[in-house]
Amino acid sequence: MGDNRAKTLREQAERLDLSITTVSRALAGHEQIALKTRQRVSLAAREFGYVPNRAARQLVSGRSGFVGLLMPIRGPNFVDSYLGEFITGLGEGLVSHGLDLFLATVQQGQNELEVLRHVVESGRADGMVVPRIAEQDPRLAYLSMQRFPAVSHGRLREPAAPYHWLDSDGEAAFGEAFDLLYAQGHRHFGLVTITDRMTFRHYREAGLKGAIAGKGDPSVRLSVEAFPRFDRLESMAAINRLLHRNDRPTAIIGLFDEIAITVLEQAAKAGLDVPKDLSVIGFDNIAAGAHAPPGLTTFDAKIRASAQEIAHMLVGVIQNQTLEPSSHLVRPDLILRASHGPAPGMAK
Amino acid sequence: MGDNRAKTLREQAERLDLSITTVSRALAGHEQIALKTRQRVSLAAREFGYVPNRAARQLVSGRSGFVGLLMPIRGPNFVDSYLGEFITGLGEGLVSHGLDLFLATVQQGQNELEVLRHVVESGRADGMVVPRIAEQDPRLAYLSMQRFPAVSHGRLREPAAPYHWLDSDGEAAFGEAFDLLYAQGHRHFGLVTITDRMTFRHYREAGLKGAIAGKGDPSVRLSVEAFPRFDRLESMAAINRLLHRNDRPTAIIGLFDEIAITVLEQAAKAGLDVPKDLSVIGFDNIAAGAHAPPGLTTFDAKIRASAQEIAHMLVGVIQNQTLEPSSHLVRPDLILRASHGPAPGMAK
DNA sequence: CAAACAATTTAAAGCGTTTGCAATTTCACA
DNA sequence: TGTGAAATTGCAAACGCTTTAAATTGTTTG
Repeated sequence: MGDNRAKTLREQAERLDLSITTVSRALAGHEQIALKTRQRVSLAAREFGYVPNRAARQLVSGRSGFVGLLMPIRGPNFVDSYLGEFITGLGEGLVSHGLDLFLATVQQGQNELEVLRHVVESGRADGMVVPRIAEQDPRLAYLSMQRFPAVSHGRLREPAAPYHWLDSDGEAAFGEAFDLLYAQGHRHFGLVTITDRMTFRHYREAGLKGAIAGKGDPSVRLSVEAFPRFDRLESMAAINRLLHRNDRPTAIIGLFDEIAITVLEQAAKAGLDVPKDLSVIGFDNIAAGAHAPPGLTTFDAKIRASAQEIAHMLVGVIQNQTLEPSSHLVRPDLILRASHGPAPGMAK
Repeated sequence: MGDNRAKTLREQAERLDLSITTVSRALAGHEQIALKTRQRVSLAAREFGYVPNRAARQLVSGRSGFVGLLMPIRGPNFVDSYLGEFITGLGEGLVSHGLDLFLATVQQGQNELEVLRHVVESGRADGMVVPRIAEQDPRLAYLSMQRFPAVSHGRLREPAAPYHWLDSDGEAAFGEAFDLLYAQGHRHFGLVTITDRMTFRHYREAGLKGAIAGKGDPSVRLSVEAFPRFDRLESMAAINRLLHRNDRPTAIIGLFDEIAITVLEQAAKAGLDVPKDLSVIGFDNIAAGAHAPPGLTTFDAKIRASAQEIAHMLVGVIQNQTLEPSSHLVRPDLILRASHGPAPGMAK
């Protein structure tokens, strides 16, 4: 391939002995350009390796061709286990629409909202994906005020304004976890959760508590321990408080898999046999859960597929602003492994 | 905040009773604008929430403010475990330079090189990060031919042209693994590797074979099994061929952790005790390795830190084209867990 | 055969910045 | 007060594309 590649529309137009306008329209597939011309132009584009300049196109059209993901903040040694899957799914979902994904990274100590504002106002993105929703989340408020296309992964409890979201149904999953364990004779449940006010925490807890209340069995008890997210030491402390009670729960549910796996480890350390002495259930289905003995029973949040769906939703919002606010509740799949079983003292 | 926000430079200039030029220069911090003016302008920018339009800036400057990551292709149900860490590190490294990361996703069945070409020629990125280098990698050849700023994660064996790269020193790590195991009495080694012609495979294998040759002990033997990457069934078959030989190796090294963890699982299934009957060592230090019993001894490839370094390298290349081709070999850290021990029949 | 119409193509005006060069203002000094 | 040089600011031309409105060509019809 020589260096006769066309860099600009003008060059390409001259080569074809057409006007810039015609070439532009032909490439965009406008009906008003004769079919023969359209074919000739796109053939030449391929031949000379002409690719339109994104910046110029964006400047006039106002569209960037990018969708932004506001990267969740994490600790210095902590990577959200779901990030890789989520990004992969988003990319897959967007690529077919000709959109690219870019990551708006929040610098240490910087305000997440500020980053969002910059992205929106600089026109860097046509839409945003906002993960990890907190109870009072100023990001969604800002986006809906700006009427900026956005879809959140996770939802608000009491949205001030309608918005687009997709969330996994933690409420249903935790209800299902209770039913499963209750049927196996468990009556004293432990829940290890976080103190952070994230809405996913609320829904999962509500699912568990709701199922308990719904059962109407007064012999059912729930012991809750919480710790600040990302604080590994505190998480182990919380777990051990639960494990070393005199009236230890026979089943412990972790708010997410990282917690549940730590429960497995601490239980093993305390000489407890899972699932004979203790049942453990998590949520997320991260890879490590399959390897942590005896194999963690958990819920698959279907992150990759959810991200693909989010991408499609967002494309819809971007392309047709009048769309009704839409929402998706994704029912997680129960992944049965070996960390749950009949309550101690129950016949199998 | 009212809606008096300035969208364009012109508005901002009118408000300040200055020319567009002056405001532009003041915001860019040009010395030629009086300090007092500069301060006044940037104060007003903050006050009125003025953020320059990226597209316009890019059009004239030729810079996009984006760095692209060519997303590694993966199977439909497989996500590179390193993706999350890598992206996090890149984002962290770039954000301080005011650059954003965007992901060039390769569509199913699409050519990776074609995507790269589009990105480069549409001006969407100022530089590229190229992970997962294969033996004959047309991507790097293309990039260096175009003199497009790029840094690869991984290196070529025989580069046709100089280029920038960062790689983990798999050669040293696998040599170290051999030394560790040899010192514990192991003489028959198994290596489970892939058939794909990736360069990281070459270096790791060379490290092991080189260490064996260097030792000059004729009693040392190496049995190698290989399978096509991403083929889980074949990987288990390869591992089991090794485990069920009459002369089973006393130590098996996995090309990366996914393999080594599968070795642990298959060994357990075969009734072998790790590390008493068999030592296993991996490479990567993925999260699951810590949980897979008895805890995988492996090497930490320091992905996140490496990605940060790659970001810095790339910024250097972008900002100063005359830089010498640079390279970084990152020495992985040996992570000692419980999957290795003295060879069977050796006194401890 | 001219007029009317449809089909096709084009000229030109931006989009919001940056920047080379020119114009204006300021200021020290004679 | 006048002068030139330094300091400061502004004009106007890109950057490469899309799009409105207008011009050109070709085709049909009275």
